[in-house]
Amino acid sequence: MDTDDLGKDRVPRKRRKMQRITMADVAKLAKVSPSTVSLYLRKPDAVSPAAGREIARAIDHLGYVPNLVAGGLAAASSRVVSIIVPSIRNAFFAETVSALQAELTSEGLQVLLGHTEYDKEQEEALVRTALSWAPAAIVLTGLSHSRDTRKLLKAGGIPVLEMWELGGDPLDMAVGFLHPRVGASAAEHLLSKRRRNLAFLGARMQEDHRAAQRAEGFEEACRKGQAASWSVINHPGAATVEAGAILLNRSLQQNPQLDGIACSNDWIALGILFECQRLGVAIPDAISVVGFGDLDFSASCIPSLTTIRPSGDLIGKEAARLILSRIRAAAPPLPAIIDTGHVLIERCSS
Amino acid sequence: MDTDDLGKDRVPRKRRKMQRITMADVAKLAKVSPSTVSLYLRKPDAVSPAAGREIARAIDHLGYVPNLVAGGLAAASSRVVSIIVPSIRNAFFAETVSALQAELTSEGLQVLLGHTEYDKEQEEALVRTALSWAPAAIVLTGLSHSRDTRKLLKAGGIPVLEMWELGGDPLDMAVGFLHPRVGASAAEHLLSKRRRNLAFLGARMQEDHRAAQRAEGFEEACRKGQAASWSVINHPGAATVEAGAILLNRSLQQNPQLDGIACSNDWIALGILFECQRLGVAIPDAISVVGFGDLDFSASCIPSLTTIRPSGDLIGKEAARLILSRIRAAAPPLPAIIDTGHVLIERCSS
DNA sequence: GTGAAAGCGCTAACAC
DNA sequence: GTGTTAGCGCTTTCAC
Repeated sequence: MDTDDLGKDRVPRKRRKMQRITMADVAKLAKVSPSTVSLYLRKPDAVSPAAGREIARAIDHLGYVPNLVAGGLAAASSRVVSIIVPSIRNAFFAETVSALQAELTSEGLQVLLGHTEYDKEQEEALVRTALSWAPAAIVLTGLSHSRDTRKLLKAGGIPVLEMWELGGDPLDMAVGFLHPRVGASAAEHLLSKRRRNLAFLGARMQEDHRAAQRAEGFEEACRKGQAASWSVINHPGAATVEAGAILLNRSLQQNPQLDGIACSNDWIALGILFECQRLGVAIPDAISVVGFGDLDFSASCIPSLTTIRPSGDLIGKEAARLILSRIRAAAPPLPAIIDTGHVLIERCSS
Repeated sequence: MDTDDLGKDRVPRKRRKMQRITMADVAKLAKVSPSTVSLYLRKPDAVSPAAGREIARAIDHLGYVPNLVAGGLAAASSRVVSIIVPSIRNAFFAETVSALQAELTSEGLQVLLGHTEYDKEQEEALVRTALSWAPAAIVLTGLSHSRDTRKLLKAGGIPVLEMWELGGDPLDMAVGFLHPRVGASAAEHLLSKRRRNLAFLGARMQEDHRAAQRAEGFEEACRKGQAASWSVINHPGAATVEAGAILLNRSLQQNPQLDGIACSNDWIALGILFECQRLGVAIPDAISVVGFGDLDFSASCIPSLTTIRPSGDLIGKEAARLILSRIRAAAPPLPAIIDTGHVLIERCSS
C-alpha cells in the first residue's frame, strides 16, 4: 500500500521537521499494530516471542527512538523528576543530586534540574515550570517556601519531597536532618574539649537559613553548657576558604580569648586552618576547630579537620527510594519522613 | 450544551487523573477560543488588549499552568536542553552547568541533566533518552563518543554542542580549549623556573581522556624543552587531595631529583602541598607545583597555588550563547567553534 | 484579531 | 496476544 488513498495529505503541511521515525513505522515494518509495539516497549514479555523479535529487528533497523514527550502526554505523567536545589556548585547538593540522579536514572527516570541561588521567588518560578512538565515527582531543598509555592505544590497532586531539612512541617515526604542539632553537637564537642570561649563562623546566613539554624543550635548549647562567652559571626558573601580567613580575623579581633570555633562548613574551616598557619596560631592547642560537611579534603588537610558529616549521598539515596516507592505504589509509604542524622568525626583540629 | 450527544463517554474512562485545568478551561472562562489563549501565551501583543486582559484574568483565577509536554508534542520540540557531563560532583562541570543553566533558564529553557561517570556506553544511553525528549539542543562533554552516539546525534537533526575540548572534529558546535596546550603551558612554566626534573601527576587518566591529553602536551613540551627527565604518573582512583599525597610519594620514590610537578587538577595539587608540609619538603624551593583549575581554595592555600584556569564559567556562558542563537536563528552562526583558552596564574607554589 | 480543525506520537481501555 | 479506537493538551495552518 504505497499509494495514497485520497491524494490529500499528499503534500505535507510543511516540509516535515525531520521525518521522525515513529512507532507506526516500526509497526508497519514489523507487521504488527502500533499498540503491540507500544506494549512491547513497556512490557516485552506481554507480546509473543515471534512478534517481539520482529519488533526488535524493526526498531534496530530503523534506529527508532521513542518519543517520550508524546508518551508523557498520553500517559498524563512524564518519567521526569524535577529537582530544585539552591546551587549545584555547592558540594553538598552536588553530592545529593548525583546520588539521586544515579538511582533514578537506573529506574528509567530523567532528572530535570533547577537552581534557585537561595532565592524564594526564583524557586517559585522553577516550581511553576517544573509542574508544567507533569513530572513524576518533585524534589525541593528545605522546608521553607513561598506561600504560592506551597499552594502550587499542594494543588499539583504529585509527590513532593523536601530534603536537607527536618523539623518543620513537610508538604509531603522529607529526608534530612535537624540543623540545630548539628550546631549543638559542634558546641558540645568544643565544650567537652574544655573550650570556653566559642564562636560560630558562618557565611551567607541571611539567605542560607539552614546555616542559620545550625548557628542557633550552637548558641542554645552554649547557653545551656559551660561556655564563658560565645558569638555568631556572619560573612555576607559565599562560604569559601577566603571567607574563613576573613571570619577568623574578625572573630579574633572581637575576642582575643577565643579558643573554640564551629564553622558553617568545611570550606570556612579550611580557610581558618590556613589563616592560623599564617598567623602562627596553633591548632588545636590555641584554638579548636570543628567544621561541617566532611568534604573531600577534610581528612587530608593539616591538621586534619574535626567535622560533622551530614551525608548528602545518603539523603539522595533515601530520597530516591521514597520517590520510587511512591511512584510505584501510589500509596504513600507512611510517615515518609526520614532523619539521616549527622555524625561528628573527631580528627586533629580539635 | 451540558448534555452528551450520545451517552457514550459518559463515564470517564477512569476517574480522571486530577481534572487538570487546561487551556480550554481558560478559553471558556475568558470567552475566547483556545487558539487565542495559545496565541496570547506565546505572543501577548498579537491579541487585542481586551481579550488579553480577560485571558490573563482567567489564567490567574483558575491558576492555570500550561502543559509543556503537550506543547512540546504539538510543536515537535520541547523547550528543554539536555546536558550530559561526566560528573556534576566535579567542580569544573558544576561551574559550567551552573552558568549554562542560569543563561538558559532566563530564556525559558529547562535543563535536563545526565552524568556518565566517564563511561561511553552510559553516555550513549543518556543521549538516547535525551533525544526521546525532542530537546531544543543537546550539550555533551568532550569530542570523543561512541560510534552509535555520533550516529544518533547526526540523525537527530537537533543542535549539538560539545564542550570542554577542542582539537578534534566536532559534530556541530564546540566550546572549549586545547588540553595539550594546557599541559605544555605547565611544563614550560616549570622549565622557565629552571626546573629540570619534571613529573605530571594525574588521576583517572584511563577514563578522563582530557587529563591524558594534558599529560601528552606536558611530555611533548618536556621533549622539546630543556628537561633533564620527566614522567607521567597516574592514580587510577578519583582526583582527590588524598590521591595527591599518594602520587607525590610515588613520584618522589621514582625520582628523588624531582623538582617540578604539574597536576591534572588543583585537588591533587592541594594534596601535594599538604604532603610536602608533612614530609618537610619546601615548596617552591625544593619543588615547584603547578595545578589546573583555579578552584576556590587555590588562591588561599599555603603556599598559594600556581595554576591554570580553564574558566568553566565562560564555557557555560559561551555555550549558552551559541545554543540560543542557533535556536532562534535556525541557521548555524558559522564556525561555531569557540576557543575559551586558558590562563596560567602564577602564585607562590612555583 | 479570532476561531475551527487537524494533528503531534503515543498510551490505555476495550473488544476480538 | 493483538488490533481498534479514542483521546492526552497543545500548536499551527488556514479561513474568516
